[in-house]
Amino acid sequence: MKPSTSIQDYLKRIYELTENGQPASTNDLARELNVKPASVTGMIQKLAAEKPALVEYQKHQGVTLTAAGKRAALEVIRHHRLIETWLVQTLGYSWDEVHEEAERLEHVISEDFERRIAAALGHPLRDPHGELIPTADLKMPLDESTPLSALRKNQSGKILCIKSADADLLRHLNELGLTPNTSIEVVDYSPFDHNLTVTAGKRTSVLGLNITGRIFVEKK
Amino acid sequence: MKPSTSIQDYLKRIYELTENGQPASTNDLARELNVKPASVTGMIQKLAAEKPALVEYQKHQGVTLTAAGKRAALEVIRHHRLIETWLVQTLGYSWDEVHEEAERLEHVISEDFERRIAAALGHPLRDPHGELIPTADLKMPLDESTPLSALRKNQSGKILCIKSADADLLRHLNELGLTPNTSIEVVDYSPFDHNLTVTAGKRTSVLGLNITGRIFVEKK
DNA sequence: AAAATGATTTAGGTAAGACTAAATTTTACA
DNA sequence: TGTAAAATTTAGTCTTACCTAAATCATTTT
Repeated sequence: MKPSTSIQDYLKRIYELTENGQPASTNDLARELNVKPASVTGMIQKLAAEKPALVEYQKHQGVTLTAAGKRAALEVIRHHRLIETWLVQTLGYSWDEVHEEAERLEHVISEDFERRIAAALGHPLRDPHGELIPTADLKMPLDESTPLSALRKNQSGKILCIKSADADLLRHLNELGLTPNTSIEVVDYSPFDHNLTVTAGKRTSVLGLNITGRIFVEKK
Repeated sequence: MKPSTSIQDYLKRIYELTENGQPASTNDLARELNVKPASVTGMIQKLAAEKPALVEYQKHQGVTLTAAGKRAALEVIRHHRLIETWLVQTLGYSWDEVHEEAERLEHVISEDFERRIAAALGHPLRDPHGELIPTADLKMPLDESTPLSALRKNQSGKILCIKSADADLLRHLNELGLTPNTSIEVVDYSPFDHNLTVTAGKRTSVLGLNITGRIFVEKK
């Protein structure tokens, strides 16, 4: 049976937090889900007890997803990213505005609806932030992008993805012209603070690691 | 604060059941909401105790909506009907398929989303079933339609609205060519059983009261 | 008018999913 | 290595919205 909205949210966050290969901690999950750590422990124990289990869990060791949990998470993520893409393409939302709306819609659309928007959009590979969209058979495509922070003076690339859910930051980047699909060139690198000076379009900006670590590019 | 999904459902059903001017009974509400009568009593008492109260309620006398309750109900109904219209126009759903999807989406869309689809659709007056869409300031437009059951031999009209949530019935009518905006003529009337023989497009059908009472037309 | 029937309400219970406070485990560091 | 701090878990509550069973009210029939 279809997991509840709460469970879908837990699975999605666990997926995101474990993308680095490490189990997700109770604390980190609590912060991401805007919930107290004690509530996370309770829910995790429940998810581990489902059959089939949705998470792998050892007390005090953090959680990871089982195959079943991963499938459920990718389903939600696919919904989220398709919906964002669709809102931008058909309702004129800008890419920094769609997150909240998608966050609610992702839990209530049918599989039929998912198929229809995927088809209407031509089965897109990335959402408006540049995030990869899981395929219909729930595989996450390979990510061939590089963090902007890895580029040095005179290297250039095309922005593929902005990884952040911080609306203020996204709006700021939008104003700087740093949006997915924009070509970008590093004109200076400061080895002290790792700041990059980059030009995108006609604009030049100096960016710290907190930003260059969230922008992912295809190296030219 | 925004009412819960359950409360929105209760208010919507109370609105529908009181359109005839009569208070809604516990039993009828329970049937419409797929819930036991005891649960309805509990919820109604809660809604009457809210401040401001959302319903008017006297034990054993049924419920009606207060002004605040009516506003909340019309908000949900507006969402529902705009969403149905939008699914049909932009995703190729047919008018007999959209109800379930709208039933879930209506509770989670933002006011911004509502405004965007209303604008994208050109602020439509009726949804794909022909139901009137409450205006942005939450007034229900006047209904100038007549039930098909009131027409007699040689009278004709245009179908404005099909009032039913029964998917099988809707599909059946769709197959008979009895859809909103279709012109229709009564070629025979049986005074015994009130059956009407009507032609719509090239097709002729004999319809009982259970159907002619649910089809609303603009008399020519 | 009393009894039977049906509708409604009351009382008490359950499941989800959150919370607080207290107990425990792990980690860090002096 | 012992202790303090941080992270985590346990235990016990709360709210929402449903349920069943039993009691009460209203209506119809006799």
